[in-house]
Amino acid sequence: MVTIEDKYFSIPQICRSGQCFRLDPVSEDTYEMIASDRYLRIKVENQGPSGSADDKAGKKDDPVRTVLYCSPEEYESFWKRYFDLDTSYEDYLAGIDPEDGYLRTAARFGSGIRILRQDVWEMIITFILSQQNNIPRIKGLIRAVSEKYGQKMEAWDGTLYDAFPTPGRLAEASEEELRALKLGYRSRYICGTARMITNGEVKLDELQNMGHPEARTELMRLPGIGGKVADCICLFALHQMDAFPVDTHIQKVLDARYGGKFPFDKYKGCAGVMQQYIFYYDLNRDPGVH
DNA sequence: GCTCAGGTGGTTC
DNA sequence: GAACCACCTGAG
Repeated sequence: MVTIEDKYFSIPQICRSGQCFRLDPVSEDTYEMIASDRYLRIKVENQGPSGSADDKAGKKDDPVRTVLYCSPEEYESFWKRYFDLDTSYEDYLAGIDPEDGYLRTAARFGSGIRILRQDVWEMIITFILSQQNNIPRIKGLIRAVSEKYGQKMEAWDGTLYDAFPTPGRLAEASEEELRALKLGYRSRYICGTARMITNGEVKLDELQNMGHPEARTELMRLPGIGGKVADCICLFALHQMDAFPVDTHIQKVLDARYGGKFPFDKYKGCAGVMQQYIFYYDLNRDPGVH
């Protein structure tokens, strides 16, 4: 077990930030997460009031405490980096334009969010499935695909779960099989993408060494991946903090608050975090308050 | 029935 | 290069 006390690390907020779809509450204060072929149970204590699932639960002055049910070795070698716990998010908040009241409020509201370092392949499939879809349904589709094509796994505590399918396994699936899982027209994209990756037309490990514009262009060679999905993969898997995915929610805010365009010049190297603060605030704050 | 949900790709002008 | 439209599905 590893205990983390950090004001700027909130699992409930990350859960609702829309960057990962295999992190779910299993009880009042416990979450479970599947990342590629790993499983992690998480307990949250003293979650601060702002933006948490239950505002009454946390006392404001208590430190936010998160318990990860893994060995210190696994934490050091994997989860620490995965949750980006080496980075100071306080610095990101401090870098926000003092004149920008909206962004400051949004950032305070979602200050426990971190940009995870998720698996590239998993994010490619996940965000192809995300198009014209809502979050509960995206989660259902990922669960169905993992159940059918992923390795059956057992966690240290006996919990059974399905690993995310490998490219090779998904490349063997037919479009008809995927349609049967209700993936719809995205089935063709998944087949094509899985094949281009297994036959080496697009090399996942080379993406890691590319800059943002280059990686974005390379990802867009895959069927079903346009600019928005490519930016999601760049941000949530490759940790390219200049990626700023613009979806319908973000566009709405940009139109209402920024004359249609985000001030990227002020946020070099952290625009992606700002995107997450805006997205989370727009979706989770009390609606009707402007 | 109709619209909408975290879009992409193809066609058209 | 902007403006259409088809595309699966399920919920409200």
